[in-house]
Amino acid sequence: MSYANDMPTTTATSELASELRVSMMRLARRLRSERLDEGLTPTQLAVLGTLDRHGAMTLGELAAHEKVQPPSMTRTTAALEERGLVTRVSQSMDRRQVFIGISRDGLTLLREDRKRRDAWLAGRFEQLTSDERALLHAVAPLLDRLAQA
Amino acid sequence: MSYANDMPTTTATSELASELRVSMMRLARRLRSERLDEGLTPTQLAVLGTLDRHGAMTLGELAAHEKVQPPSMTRTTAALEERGLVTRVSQSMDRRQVFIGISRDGLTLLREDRKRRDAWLAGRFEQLTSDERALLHAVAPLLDRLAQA
DNA sequence: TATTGTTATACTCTATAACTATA
DNA sequence: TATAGTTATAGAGTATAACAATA
Repeated sequence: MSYANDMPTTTATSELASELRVSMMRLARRLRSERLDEGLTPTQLAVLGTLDRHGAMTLGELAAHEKVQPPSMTRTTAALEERGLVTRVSQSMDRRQVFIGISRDGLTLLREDRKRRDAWLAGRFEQLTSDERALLHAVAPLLDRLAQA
Repeated sequence: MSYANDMPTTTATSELASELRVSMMRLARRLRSERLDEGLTPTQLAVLGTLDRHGAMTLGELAAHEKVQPPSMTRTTAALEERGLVTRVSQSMDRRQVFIGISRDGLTLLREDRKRRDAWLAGRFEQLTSDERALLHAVAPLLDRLAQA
C-alpha cells in the first residue's frame, strides 16, 4: 500500500499544513484534558517536566527555560517544594545560585500523569486497524523533525 | 512501500501511544509558540475560534463551551468587544439573553493567526520528501478519529 | 560594581456571592 | 419563583521595582 499516490504532489503544502495543524491541535487539546488534576498549574507541571528531561538547574536557568521572570519562578518552585515535588540542591560554588531538582515524589507524579494519558490514547487506538497504527508509528519521527529548532 | 510491516502487531500499543503523544505534544507546543501575539489571552483567542466555528451564541453557552463561569465570560467578551473583535447581537426573543458574534476584525485576526502558523509549518515541510508529506496527509484524519468523543 | 535570587507591591484572570432584569 | 447576565469582591499567578547576599 502506498500513501505517496493518495495525493498529487502539486497539492499546496499550505493546505496540508492547515489540515495537519487543525487535527493535531485538536488531539493535543483532548490529550491535555486527560491530565491528572493534582492542583498543579501549567507552569508547575512544565517545571517538573523540564527538570525531569534536563536535570537539576539554577532558578535563573529554569525561569529562562519556562519564559517567566525570576520572581515568578521563586514562587513556582516554592510551591513545588512545599509539596515535596522538587528539592533545593546546593551544589554550586557560587552561593548566590539555587539549584532546583525534581524529587522522587515529583518523578512519581509525572510518571503517573504520563501513564494515564498514554492509557487513554492507547485505548483510542483500539478503533484503528494495525495498518493505521503502523502509519502513526511511522509519523512520530516526522513530527519530531518538524518540531526541531 | 508498506508501513504496516515496519512494526510487528505485537508492539505494545502503550509504547506507540507514548511516542506519538510526546512527538505530537512537542510539535503542538512549537506551533503554539508561533501564534501572533496580539495581546489576547488564551481564553479570548479560544472564544474567537469557537465563535468562528460554531457561529454566534449566548454568553452562557459560550461560558459552558469554554468551561469558565459566566462572570468570567462577561469580562472576556467585554474585553473582546472593546477591541472590536466581537459584537453583541440582540436577536433573541428572551431579552435576558446576550448573543455574542465574531466581528469582521475578529475574523481577520483569526485568519492572520492561522495563516501565520500554516506558513511556518508549510516551511518546515520543505525538509520532507513527498512520500513523507503524503504520510502526514494520510494521518490527519486518523488524529481526528482519535480525538473524537 | 555586577549578578543571583527574594521580598514588596500591583495587575490580570478567574471564581463565588449578591444583585438586576426578564420570564 | 426561576433564569440570564452583571457587579462586587476575593484568590491565584505573574510582572516590575527595590532589596539582600555574594561574586
